[in-house]
Amino acid sequence: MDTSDWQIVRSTPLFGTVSQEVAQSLIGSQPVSVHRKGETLFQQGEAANAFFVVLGGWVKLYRVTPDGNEAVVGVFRRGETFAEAAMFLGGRYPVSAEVVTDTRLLRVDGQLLRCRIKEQPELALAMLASASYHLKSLVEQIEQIKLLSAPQRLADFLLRLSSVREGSTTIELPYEKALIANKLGMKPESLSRALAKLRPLGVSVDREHVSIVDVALLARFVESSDLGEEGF
Amino acid sequence: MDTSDWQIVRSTPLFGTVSQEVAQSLIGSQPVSVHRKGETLFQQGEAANAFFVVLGGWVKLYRVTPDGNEAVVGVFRRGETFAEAAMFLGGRYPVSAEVVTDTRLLRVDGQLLRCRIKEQPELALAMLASASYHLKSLVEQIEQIKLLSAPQRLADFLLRLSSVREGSTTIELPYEKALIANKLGMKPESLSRALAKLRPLGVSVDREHVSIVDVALLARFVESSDLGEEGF
DNA sequence: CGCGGCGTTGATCTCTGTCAATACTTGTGG
DNA sequence: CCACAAGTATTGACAGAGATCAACGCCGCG
Repeated sequence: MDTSDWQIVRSTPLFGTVSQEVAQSLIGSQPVSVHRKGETLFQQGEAANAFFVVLGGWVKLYRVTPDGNEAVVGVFRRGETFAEAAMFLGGRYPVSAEVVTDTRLLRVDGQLLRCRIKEQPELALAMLASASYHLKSLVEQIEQIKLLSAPQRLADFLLRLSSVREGSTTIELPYEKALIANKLGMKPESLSRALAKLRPLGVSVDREHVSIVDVALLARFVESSDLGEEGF
Repeated sequence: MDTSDWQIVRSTPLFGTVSQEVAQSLIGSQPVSVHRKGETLFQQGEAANAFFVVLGGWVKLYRVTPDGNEAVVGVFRRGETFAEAAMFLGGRYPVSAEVVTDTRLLRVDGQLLRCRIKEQPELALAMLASASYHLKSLVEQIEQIKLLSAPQRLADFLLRLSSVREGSTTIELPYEKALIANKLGMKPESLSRALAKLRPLGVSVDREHVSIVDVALLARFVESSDLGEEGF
């Protein structure tokens, strides 16, 4: 793990607020693990004895139903942690995790974490902050699925990917469209059509490159329930 | 707060595992608060300086969009705690809370909680367990909305309300159908029609009384994706 | 008795899923 | 270098689920 990796670790809500020593003691000795696209990290129901920090690449968390359908409940990127909370739930992962691009991860041992928490109250607070952050993300996701149409959810997704708040910008879709569709709670075909519906609003797509003419306009489209009564 | 209230408190994942003294020190002196149906406890964006234990009645957590639409993200009952995690998120509630039936609550001070956590690592672990539990609930809710049809979600809701695992049973709908509909991510009209579709599967409704002929049959209906090819 | 909130029912419409056909991209081996 | 296969994305036709709009019935309450 080099210094840029260390910076990433320190940028997470979890390791950003704890002392250098505590962070070191948890992850200092761990090697960085490299995974190829498609690898499964763990499966729903398995014993949860570690959580992860993403140093680079993308990881999806998903649930599968008895009949084989799959619901993506989160996609994580560099600077994010996942599955921290699983270790306090009877020690079983409630979701499965799969690497969706080549990825570099840091594995943090669960047993070690539990020990450190008992010694270091500040770490407990950091864990709680991190869990709360995830809680909030899930609440927002539920709100989205329940209240927004497919094009609106897509627009919101694009806006979150962009750092710009107004004017025009260009972004790259970070992973396959089928996965984006699943994360947004729709089928790939619907994603295509949703993209088409955003075209009149200044969104153009070429492969994984997306350009947005007016970010604020798109944001307004997400907010309001009038689904595009413009002159199209 | 009488002894039966205390039993309820000790039945929560949060206060069930910590020592008597720690639990006492957090809630011992607090009076029970009584709320009438319709009262708002707090609103999305407000400073979060307390969380709650439900002693009796029902409380809904929801988000409202700029244009006034509302998405229920959780409904809590006796023996459940809510908003514990909010106090570790920059001190703002990410949702609004409203009492949906006459309700008895215990208010737990956030500042006090933070202090106790630093002193009592076991409390931190209990908080984490509680947060993880909520996390898992939300993940399951997302899975449901994404993968199940309206009648299936309703059937699942009924099954969770019932304590029975097989055979027949009768249950009471705990709150208004409009709220049930919102929690399940549908409109009241759709809830009516979903109930109608469950009729051939042995579900009959009269006012708020629901009787289920064969719980296992209903469970099978939720699991499988064949949406009722029976002889109806 | 009449009013208002809640729930149901019906007709219609819109969105999204499904199924199928067609590019397009990528990688492989001849 | 090209042909081909496999995976991925788009497009079209169609069907079904659920939303919407409107009307009506039911019950509790003043």
